Amino acid sequence: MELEKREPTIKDIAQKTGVSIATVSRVIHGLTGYSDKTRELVMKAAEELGYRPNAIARGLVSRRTQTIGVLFPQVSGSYSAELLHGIEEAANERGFSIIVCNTAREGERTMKYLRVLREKQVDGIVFASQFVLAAYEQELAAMRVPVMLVNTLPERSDLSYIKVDDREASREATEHLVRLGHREIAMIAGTPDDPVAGQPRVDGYRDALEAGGIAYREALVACGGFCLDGGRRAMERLLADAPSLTAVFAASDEMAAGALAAALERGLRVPDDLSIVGYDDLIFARMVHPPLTTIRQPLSEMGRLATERLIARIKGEPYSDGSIIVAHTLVKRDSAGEPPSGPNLNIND
Amino acid sequence: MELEKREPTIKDIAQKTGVSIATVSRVIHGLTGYSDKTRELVMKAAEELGYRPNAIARGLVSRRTQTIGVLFPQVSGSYSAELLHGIEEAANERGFSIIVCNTAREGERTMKYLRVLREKQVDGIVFASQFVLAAYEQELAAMRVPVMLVNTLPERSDLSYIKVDDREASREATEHLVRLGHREIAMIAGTPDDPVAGQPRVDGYRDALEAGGIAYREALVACGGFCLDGGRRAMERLLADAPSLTAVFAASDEMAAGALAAALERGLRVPDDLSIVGYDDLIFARMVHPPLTTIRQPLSEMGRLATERLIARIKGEPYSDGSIIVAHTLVKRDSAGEPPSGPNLNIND
DNA sequence: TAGATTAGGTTAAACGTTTACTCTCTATAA
DNA sequence: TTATAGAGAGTAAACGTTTAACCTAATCTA
Repeated sequence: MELEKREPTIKDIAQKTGVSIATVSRVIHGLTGYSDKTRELVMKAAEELGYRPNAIARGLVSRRTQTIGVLFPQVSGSYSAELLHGIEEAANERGFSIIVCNTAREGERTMKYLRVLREKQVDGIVFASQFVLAAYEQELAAMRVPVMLVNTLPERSDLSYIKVDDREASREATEHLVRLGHREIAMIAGTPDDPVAGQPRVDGYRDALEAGGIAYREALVACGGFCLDGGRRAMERLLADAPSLTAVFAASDEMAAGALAAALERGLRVPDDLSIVGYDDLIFARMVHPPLTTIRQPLSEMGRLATERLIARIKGEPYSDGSIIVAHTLVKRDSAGEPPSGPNLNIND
Repeated sequence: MELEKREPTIKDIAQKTGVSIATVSRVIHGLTGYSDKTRELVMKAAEELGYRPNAIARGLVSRRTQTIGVLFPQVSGSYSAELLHGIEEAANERGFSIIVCNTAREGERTMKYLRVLREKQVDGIVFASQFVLAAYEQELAAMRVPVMLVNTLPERSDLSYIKVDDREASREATEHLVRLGHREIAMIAGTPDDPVAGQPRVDGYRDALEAGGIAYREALVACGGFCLDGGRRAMERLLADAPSLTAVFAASDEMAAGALAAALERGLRVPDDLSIVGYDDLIFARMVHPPLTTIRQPLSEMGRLATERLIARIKGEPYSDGSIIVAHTLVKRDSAGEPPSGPNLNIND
């Protein structure tokens, strides 16, 4: 009935059973150095007192917290949610907890979080979808813990990463459109200054165009900032500037959904009048109508893989470092088809 | 060039400057009890050594970790992502970190996480969208930290919660359909055994029906398990069993999106042939076509509010406990309209 | 000028563990 | 019999902080 002030500690167990705290610690950890009788005694006392080890105290001496820090540029949204799902699962299976940080794409906030994670003595870091500036690298280096990058690259150092080949994936997406017979293919890029999800995807788009003998035209690439409304606005602008276009490749599903909405509102039929292909294959790619043809990156698996690798490195397991390029796939649904006039057959040279 | 083995501690600073560690600690915390000269000296040494306080050690003595645990039944998906967004932001602003746990709706896993959070000495808990069983309550009580429930209720105890009024919200959603003139209104429920997001929503649906003089028919409520494919299948079944229905209320946007896809595939026009209203107002409610009429719960704000309250309670601020019912709103978009034959005018008492 | 106060410190005890040493038995081997 | 090895413990130091208690000299007050 009397409510206790403190959580019970091994000291309390020691006192109650008359053994030393060292012995209590050993039985709790299943080490050697005690009789069956003492074990029984200690276990019983621990149970009765409702003892739970204090991970903070343990962490202080072991210098391990069984915790990893995860940084995202944005936490709402399916993209991060899917990544997080994989990360959380892999961590949990291995007895690690995750501290999640939303950097909101802000440098100052990112630095602040890195400092907090360092102070909290995390055992490792997963850094996702945000270019790793030299300043971050420096802070990361100071932490002396393993780091795993997901869908991003470091500015200078040689941090390990796991990502898809953005340029190649974009090339395939665009190539799909070219093969269907499209000649006027626009692109809705994210943020072109982004050195990892920006320029490379534009490059891939360009590669496919050129391979198909289609001239790359600056006017056909609009910028959507990786968000729904950005995609919508970009589509509207594109439609206004180049009414003859028959297809568009959006560098994210969210922008593709925006583009789709804009097209539908204009009374265009998709894919009959306009084909759209997206990028990411988030859950809602199957929810919109028509379902999006898109580039699938296995986000949840990537989060899982990154975390597995990270933890292997934390544990010092051999062969656990190095980067990985994971396979993407083009998933064909209903948002991309042949151009309105049927496949364009006059392939000039 | 030589790589240091250890992170510098206040001891190193003390040694380097010739003062005691107590003084170093005070300088770092901006307390009183030292001259300007020593302050300069200490600060300079700290800077040079690249000193960062060790939050684990600090936590051990202060018994505060500046960390809160967050439990979700599912981490992928927009619902959790939006909630998490608000939680993270509020926590961050107040100097707290969050450990996120995916309970996967499994009791054993939930218990395991509660134990881990207890061992890690979190200062508080946000428990979201999962009914709080007595076993959880017991574990939570043993932790002796503030707990905030989001969109859920406790089985027995008097934990504080923040949620919308599910029954009333469902009633309004259904009422909207009734007002539009629909008489044959089906419902896609989530998991009816769920005492918080299940039965109450069915009750609200029933309330609206009865208020409109429409008989509640068991056959018109199907179960979609709160997921996309569940919504799709439920819609298919409903369409097969009751082809004359003109509207459906789905207890989540995800199920509504599934229902929409199923309807569209059958060649039904939405809202001309079939009206759909959802629940949640997740981001993709605006992405699908037509955009969903739905019940909006301000998830991000709810997460924020819950966390603000929680932290106020952690700090022992007065008047910070108690539960909150937050306002929902019916947002009218394009997925619900008048029934095919025009508004049904023969309103029989 | 005695006494009190204050500025500017130091010492040492916590916080709850883990773990390297040490110690004392008892059983065994030579 | 005597080393000697192990089993079954206990002691104490460490982990990096915070903080209460104490100390000393200088300054102020009456």
